[in-house]
Amino acid sequence: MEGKREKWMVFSAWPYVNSVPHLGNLVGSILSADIAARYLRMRGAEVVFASGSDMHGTPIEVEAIKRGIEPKELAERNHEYVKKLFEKWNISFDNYSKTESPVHIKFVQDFYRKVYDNGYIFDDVVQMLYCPNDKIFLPDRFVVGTCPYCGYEKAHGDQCENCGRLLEPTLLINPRCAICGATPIVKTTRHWFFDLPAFTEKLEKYIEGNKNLPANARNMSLQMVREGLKPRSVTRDNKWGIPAPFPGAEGKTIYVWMEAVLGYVSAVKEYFEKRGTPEKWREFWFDENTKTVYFIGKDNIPFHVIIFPALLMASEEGYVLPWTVASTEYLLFKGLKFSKSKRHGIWIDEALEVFPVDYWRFALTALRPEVRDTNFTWEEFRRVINNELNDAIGNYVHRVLTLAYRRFGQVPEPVEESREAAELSSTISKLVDEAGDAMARFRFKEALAKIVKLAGEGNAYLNRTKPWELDDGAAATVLYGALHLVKALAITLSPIIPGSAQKMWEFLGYSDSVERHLWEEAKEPPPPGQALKEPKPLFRKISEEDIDKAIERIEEIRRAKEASS
RNA sequence: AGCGGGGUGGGGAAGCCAGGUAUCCCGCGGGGCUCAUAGUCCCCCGUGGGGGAUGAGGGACCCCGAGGUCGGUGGUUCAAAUCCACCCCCCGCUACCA
Repeated sequence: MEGKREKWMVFSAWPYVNSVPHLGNLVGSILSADIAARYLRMRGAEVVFASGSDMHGTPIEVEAIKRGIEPKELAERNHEYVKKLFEKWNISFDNYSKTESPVHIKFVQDFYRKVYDNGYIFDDVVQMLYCPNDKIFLPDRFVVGTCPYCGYEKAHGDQCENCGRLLEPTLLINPRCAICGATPIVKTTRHWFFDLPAFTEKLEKYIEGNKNLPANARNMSLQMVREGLKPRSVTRDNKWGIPAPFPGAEGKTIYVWMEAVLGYVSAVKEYFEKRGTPEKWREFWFDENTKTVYFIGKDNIPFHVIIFPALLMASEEGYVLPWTVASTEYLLFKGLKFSKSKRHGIWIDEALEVFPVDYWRFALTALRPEVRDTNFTWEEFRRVINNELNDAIGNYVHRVLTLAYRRFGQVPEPVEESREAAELSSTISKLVDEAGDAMARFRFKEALAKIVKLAGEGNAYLNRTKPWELDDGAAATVLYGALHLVKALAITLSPIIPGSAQKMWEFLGYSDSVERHLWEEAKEPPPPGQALKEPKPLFRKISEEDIDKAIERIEEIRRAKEASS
């Protein structure tokens, strides 16, 4: 660690709280970010892990209108619900904020005033569709009509879901407002734009020079920059949002995308304010050595690699640009995309009603769509939990602890040289390094595979050495090595299944928190003489009936929800 | 259409960037072992758990084995799953939905 601690900011995309995230949303962004943050802390880095709820925008406004309540009330209610869920998922946010946070609102307004003063904002008049009945301007998505190409009657203004063609709302035959069905009219309005093209050269240099970006993100973004950037509108005519601070822009709000990304900064600022060191955020954001990683869906790579860096540049204040972005492919549910409207998939609140959080964290990591779309099925879930979590890891930990606890009651002192034990020790070091290396590259699935392999090595070691047949001295030596491996499992599993790792840690006789230890300590055996605690099985097998019950239970929850809303 | 990702034994994944041994998990066949969370029996609170007993052997664990022209065709090379070209499938993105 060469004297000075590394500084890291770990971010995940801000969930839009119009709905509860599903497992597909969680796996690539928030859960991945959490594992990264936990790992980096265990590497001794100084980490700030932040995210928050994205609360503004048309969908929430519309939903609130439908229910006859204020958008703020709906957004706050959803925010609280989602925030509690992340706590249940054991997400170790240093700060989980929201775009309605006063710190965020003030920051956004100050920020855009600065960008305006620097000359990167201009205004222009545009024509947009407007619903005279709901009295709001309609985003493309909120206009439906008949597709001019295929005749599909429920095509949206941006794209026809039936034939897949990209559309303009004005191309639709018989256009209607998606909210009330009235015929929209074309209306003139003034909007403020961010001069993105002004940053073409700087962006190209930044993207080309940033070798940490994944190849796909670099290529895609470079391509887009070279094809030519267009100005981005910053304002909207929505009521629900952050008031635009530009002269003459009274009544306009900042477009959600363009303000929510600034949450990455404001949430760190807010975090240090809460801790009573309100200036410390600058040490992170204005230090070019701070590393930042953004866990996002692959669909918004351009936003994080082009628009967000350009905004930071436009402030001319020296913010550290993204060090890397990390995205995954999609998690499919039974072969199809998760779909809110079709209720196809599993949502993060339902999941915890049917199985413990660590089962989910483990299975989602094991099935993480690292290089290609991955299919989630209940059969796979059951297989992963039974074979890997329970049989390989859980059973190993339990058999070692039981053997050692019954015979010695403490971590035994090794009394003789043992070739087997020495080999095990070097195997542990090797796999701990390999798992750490994969973690550092944010390849968590790969890291987990190494850890499962570690447990397999432990099981093989016990089968070879048969400590139950040995006298006390020889058994002590063998079990000492086996307990070392349990310690290594507790440490390396801590970022993935923190709760269960902590239990392993306590069975080993430790009374502090495993996550406060360093990754490297996995290579050191536990201290001889430390009293062990009586072990209890950590996991249970899942039967086919358990799965059937879980599916039924989820159905029940959905029926209850629908009935109440 | 353009761009990006992918097509590897029955299923699921790694390897490809830095060519030379095709690896892992499930499933399948055979074997070893009996320390531990299957099973069976009994008891307790209750409908999901808690405690106890049992086992020459079933689950777990470990070992061995069967199974693949690595999407197709052509090229480069002493050598290609890996590099190049073309083609065929699948998925995603294409910036005012968040």
